[in-house]
Amino acid sequence: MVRSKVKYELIADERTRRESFKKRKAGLFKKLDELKTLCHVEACGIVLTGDGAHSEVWPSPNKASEVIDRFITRPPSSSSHRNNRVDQIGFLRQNLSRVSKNLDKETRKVKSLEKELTIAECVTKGEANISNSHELQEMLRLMEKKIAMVNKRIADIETL
Amino acid sequence: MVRSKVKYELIADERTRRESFKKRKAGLFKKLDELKTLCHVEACGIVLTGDGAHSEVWPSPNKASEVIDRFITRPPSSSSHRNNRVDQIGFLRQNLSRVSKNLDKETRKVKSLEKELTIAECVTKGEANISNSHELQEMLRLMEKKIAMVNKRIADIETL
DNA sequence: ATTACTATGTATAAAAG
DNA sequence: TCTTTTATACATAGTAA
Repeated sequence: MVRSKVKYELIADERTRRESFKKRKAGLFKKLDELKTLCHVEACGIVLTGDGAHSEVWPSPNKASEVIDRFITRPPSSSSHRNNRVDQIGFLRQNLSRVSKNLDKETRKVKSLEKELTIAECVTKGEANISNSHELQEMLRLMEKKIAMVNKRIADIETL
Repeated sequence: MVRSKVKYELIADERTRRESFKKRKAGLFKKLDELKTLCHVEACGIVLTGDGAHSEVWPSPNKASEVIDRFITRPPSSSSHRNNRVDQIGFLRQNLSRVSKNLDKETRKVKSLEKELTIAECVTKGEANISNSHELQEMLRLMEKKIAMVNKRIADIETL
């Protein structure tokens, strides 16, 4: 029991490393808890092991999710240094990108549908003299309106 | 400089609290760094202050985002205890919900467009005898096909 | 607010049960 | 693998510049 000074490098011995990991993870979470209580701040921590078996989230995945959401929603104020701000912008962009990825698929579908509608509209208009359907013309006007609204919303989302 | 034992409660004095916060936050991030290096694991930590001015993410918002993504993608194995698993399922659900929220808006728009199309289709069919437009009928068949594909994809997304 | 100091509390490496 | 035990390294409260 002669504690040695620990070098800042990977602990070579696997048993020692696992032992150390367990203790340090516990210590880390205790520190997080203290920080939260003593200083009245929100905090979360995530530790991932290679195999995932010992991955852990503090204080809980749900709470961590809340903290993450809060950071995304209300990032540090402009009093931060420029470098941090740049990184935070990158962070927001990345999270937004993740959220938007699936959304993009849908918007593409929406746009695809629009094209189909536009074509159909042209075709129908070309046939309008023949069909002379007042109701159909009304329907197309309505659809044009809807498409414009969807377009606006897509534009809004893209400028986030 | 006679360091006293710190109680596990909010530090009343604001100056002391801010002082402590700064030191502890630095200490926490150092611990995270050590854990990562000594034990070869991934880790991140998020600390949020009320005003947001001193909120900070370790090691960086981008890296934290990666760690979060990794946890979401590959959660702890089944060797975890039941309570943790339940919480993790909740975590995943919550993250998925966040991602899906905007997606849902778009799928609603897609469905709304479908309805419009269906109505338009019915109207057109009703007028088909009058318009007798072969091209338009062909277009509607194409659209029906596309709608079916979109429906399938929406169903796929919803069963995630 | 930031840096420096140092006494002391706390975390933890190593050993052992 | 988990727990307990120490000795020691490390973190940090209090103070001052």
